[in-house]
Amino acid sequence: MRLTLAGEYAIRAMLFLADQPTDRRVQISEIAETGSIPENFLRNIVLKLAKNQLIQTHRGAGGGVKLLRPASEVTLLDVIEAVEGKLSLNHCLVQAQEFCGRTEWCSVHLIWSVAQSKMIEELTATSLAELVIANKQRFAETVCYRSK
Amino acid sequence: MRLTLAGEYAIRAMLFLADQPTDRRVQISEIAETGSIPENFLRNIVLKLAKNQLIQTHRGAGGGVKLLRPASEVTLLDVIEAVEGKLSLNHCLVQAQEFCGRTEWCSVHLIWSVAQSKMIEELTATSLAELVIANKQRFAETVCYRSK
DNA sequence: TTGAAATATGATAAATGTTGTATTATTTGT
DNA sequence: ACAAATAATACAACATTTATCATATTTCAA
Repeated sequence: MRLTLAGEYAIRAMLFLADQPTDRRVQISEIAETGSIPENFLRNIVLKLAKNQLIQTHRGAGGGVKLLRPASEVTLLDVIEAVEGKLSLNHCLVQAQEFCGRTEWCSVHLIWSVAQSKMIEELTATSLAELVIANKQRFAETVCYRSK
Repeated sequence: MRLTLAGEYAIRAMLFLADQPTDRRVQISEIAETGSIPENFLRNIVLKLAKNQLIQTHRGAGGGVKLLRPASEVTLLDVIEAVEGKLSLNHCLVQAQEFCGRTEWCSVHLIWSVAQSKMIEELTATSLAELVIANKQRFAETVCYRSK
């Protein structure tokens, strides 16, 4: 139960895009190099991000990608689910076969789904824009600390 | 990001054991049949549960397995982690390479780990014993509903 | 002490999923 | 028309999950 590498790459790419001047088109190769992401793999990921309305792509000379929505309106959950599919539990944990035609029904399932919503809540609480700022502050602090 | 089948099987098996009379030794084959779990696969899972101090195993004639601790003292997290290993995030999501020697440090990582602890909190809140009772009530209600 | 009943251990196979590459379109600006 | 960029797929390598099986080892009891 963990984030895939593809999910990590997607977040890295989106944060990079969130930190660019508005309307700048960035080439996938640039994102790949900056983020240490295998370029061909990133292309597949970018495709999913585009299909999920998270980025805009432009082909041809002068093309590239950029955020579709403002960074303040995109959450980690948006990014993760675009790449990994909806976070959800599929099977009932108690009964293998159906019961009254409802497979999604046992108490374990309930607990699991509560646990999951707590997680989702947290992944939705902060926007990419806020994360970019938070990171800059963190790294600034660190540089300051080191230079003492 | 989801529970493995092995994790589901483990929970099913533990709930079944939690619902048995104290000190009854149950054979793995019985658990497998009741829970619709491939028997040989379940044997591997049982091994992990035993190594993580969740069940007691007894070999030979009259052997079988039973809970080591009371069902009221075992949580879903105990079971899941016994089978799937510790729930934890390994990589920093923003920087591929290290920064100041601390890989576990970016804001995304922070959010992620908060999200995860919320989830863990929930998976720890209820014991197997409580789940068994909750399930019985649920199914009783359902039968009642259907017979109308 | 022998035999049958049960789990322990570990090897291995099959299926699936993740990660990555490559190839061939297709679109776009000049 | 050409070059530059993404789109769309197919595919390969690798890892993980999901099993299965064979061979110990332990245990009880006749």
